[in-house]
Amino acid sequence: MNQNLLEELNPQQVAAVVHRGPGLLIVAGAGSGKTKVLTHRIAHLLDNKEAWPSQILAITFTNKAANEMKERVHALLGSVADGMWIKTFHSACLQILRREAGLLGHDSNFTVYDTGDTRALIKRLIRESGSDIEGLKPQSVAARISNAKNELKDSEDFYSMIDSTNPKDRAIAEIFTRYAAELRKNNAFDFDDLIAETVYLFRSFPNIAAQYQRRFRQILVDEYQDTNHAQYSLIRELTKPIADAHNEPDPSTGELPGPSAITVVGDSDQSIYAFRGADMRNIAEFAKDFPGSTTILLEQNYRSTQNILSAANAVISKNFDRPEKNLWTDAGDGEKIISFTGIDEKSEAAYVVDQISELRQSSVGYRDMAILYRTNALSPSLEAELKNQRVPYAVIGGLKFYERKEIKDALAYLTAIANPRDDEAIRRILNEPSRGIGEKTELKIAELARREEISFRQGIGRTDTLGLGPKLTNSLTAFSKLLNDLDAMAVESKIADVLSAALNLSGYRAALEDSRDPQDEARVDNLDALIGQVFEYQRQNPDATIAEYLADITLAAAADEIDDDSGNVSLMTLHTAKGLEYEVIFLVGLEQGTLPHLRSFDEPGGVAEERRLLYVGMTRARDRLYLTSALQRTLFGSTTAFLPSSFLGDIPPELLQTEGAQRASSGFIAGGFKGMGSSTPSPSMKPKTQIAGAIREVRDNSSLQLVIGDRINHADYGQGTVVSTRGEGPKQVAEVKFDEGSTKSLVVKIAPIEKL
DNA sequence: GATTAAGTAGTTTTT
DNA sequence: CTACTTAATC
Repeated sequence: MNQNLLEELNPQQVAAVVHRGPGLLIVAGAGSGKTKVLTHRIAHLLDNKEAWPSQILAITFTNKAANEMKERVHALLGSVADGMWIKTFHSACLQILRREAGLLGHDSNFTVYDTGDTRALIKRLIRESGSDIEGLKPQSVAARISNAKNELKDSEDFYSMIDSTNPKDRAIAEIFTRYAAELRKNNAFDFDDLIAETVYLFRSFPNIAAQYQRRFRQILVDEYQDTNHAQYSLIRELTKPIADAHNEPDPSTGELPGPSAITVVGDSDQSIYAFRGADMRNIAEFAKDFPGSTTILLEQNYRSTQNILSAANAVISKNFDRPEKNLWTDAGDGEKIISFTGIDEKSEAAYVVDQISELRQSSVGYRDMAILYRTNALSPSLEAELKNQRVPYAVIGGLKFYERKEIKDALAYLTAIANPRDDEAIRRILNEPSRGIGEKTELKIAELARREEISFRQGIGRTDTLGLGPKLTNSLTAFSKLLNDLDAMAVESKIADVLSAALNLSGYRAALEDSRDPQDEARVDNLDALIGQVFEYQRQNPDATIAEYLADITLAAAADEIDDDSGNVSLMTLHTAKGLEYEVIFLVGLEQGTLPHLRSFDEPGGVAEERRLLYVGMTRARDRLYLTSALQRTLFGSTTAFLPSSFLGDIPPELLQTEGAQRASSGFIAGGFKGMGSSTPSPSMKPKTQIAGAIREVRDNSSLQLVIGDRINHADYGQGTVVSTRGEGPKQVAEVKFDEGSTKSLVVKIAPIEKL
């Protein structure tokens, strides 16, 4: 058994599996087999009886990664491995907090607020504090609070950090305080609390900390480069020497256990979560943080071809201040990387889907191809074209099922039952479906609850003291009774039945069914789908409580949705793609302002992070990599010209095969699409006719140069005046104010315009 | 208090 | 462009 675990591993991997000591940093380049090393290391520890499964804590960033790791350890050792904790940071903390909630003033059935819940609550607090006149936006306030929590700063710390002469900052601090109080009152934690409150718990209760320190002898952390300060602190707490007062000798050896061993795996080149507080210093300073630790480098890549790797290395090596790495492969050069430039997002999409269809013909499965983009806003044009050509696809992430209104409403019913202290949940469903209870009444109840120091839910039961008319009183009494009935039912019934009853007895389902809004029909279907999902969940987790179910779905990540056995092309953001790999990767939208994103330009280190993002995207590809861009793009209703991403220029030209509009400087129609048209005969005529259509619009404008004040005529927008120009020759872009009122940026060479 | 209409503002990445 | 807020009317 022992030998098997080390077979098929290279020397560095073997070293990483067998090394023993207080600390181990595995610097794992993209595709270097880090999951293999982690799983084999765990298996090796168990197999040698150096640790019991219950002594292992392995932390990943997504449930998908955790499940994969569990399965792979299971495949190596069988069910021996089942008692391990292989979880995400958030779910590990969730489980600890469920057990210890009482120490923090919470009940164990607390609610976990997702971003939407948090934003809704903060929005209310902004309104109530009158700070909306300060122009405070819920999102930005939520971000400030979240950043503070990720730094383990509470509202008091926040007060001392801000510029107290700045009224906006003072208002945010005020809201922070009230937000924290609301969470406590509602028996709720937000995402950031799960980590921060666990750290706080360990620091305040050394006996509790010691309990977990004694239990988890081996701690392993994946994607260590993406840990933020709170997560780092959590790891620190768990690996501290155990306080003598709370330590106990190990029953088998009779010795007092020392600090737990820590293993982290990461790659600073793949750090892409700075906006969430991730701090690369955690990995850079690991050796200093954990004295006596060892560093092992995994540099052999088993995923990609040499061309892909060379291109990715060329891109990432432009980042200064990074530890030099030398990722290599013996897989051979492989295909060249294809760089395609489309006229606009439609021709880009047509090209991508054309290629997908062609690859499918040469027996690449749809499931082995993925389209990656910087922002979710880039997916619609691709989806349209995929539909057009009948290519099955799945968008991962984006507007999530659980974020739909009807789903959030339905879950709010469950939340109200699971956690009666959660005022936010009750308020959400108070008038959903319509019960004639409006803002005024809600305020009255809230006021009563505050005065009497009771929950909103209890306030509803006290209609006698509210001085309302008979209609409202009846309405509230009925609502209160409904909640009580559901409470009673929840004791005995299955979650799906409780949910079903909530939707039926409340009239929520009926209201949607009676609605004449055609969208509501789909909403009813969604509710049925939800009930089905709950049913399935409970089949797999027979003992789960409502509160546990709710927390599980709030903590579900986008990547968790991926169904590997579906025959779908996957579409997702670069962030979601981290940790995944595909045979063919299409990386779209490689334009200045999209990748690197506009917003990164004025953030310190922003562009470097964008570069890492591209690096992550490129290294997802095993065999083929397409980098595509568009000369102009219609986003949010307006069309703008884009320059190609500056990152593209960092790839050595000999690794690239360039196709599309950009090559056309010598003659667009003659040469430009020839490669594409002839070398990729598409099974469907659709995209080609579309592109032909686009070409037909193109005038021979190669020699046309516009100056400010020129009058032009545009095929779509009519006559207009040039108000500014930038760039020269074939790359000239003119901003034109049309007589109809709109202003557009046009690439002169290809725009359907003529000079008047 | 509900429903509809008109207006406005915002648009990165996510556990 | 759309999602969301505000304003106006029933």
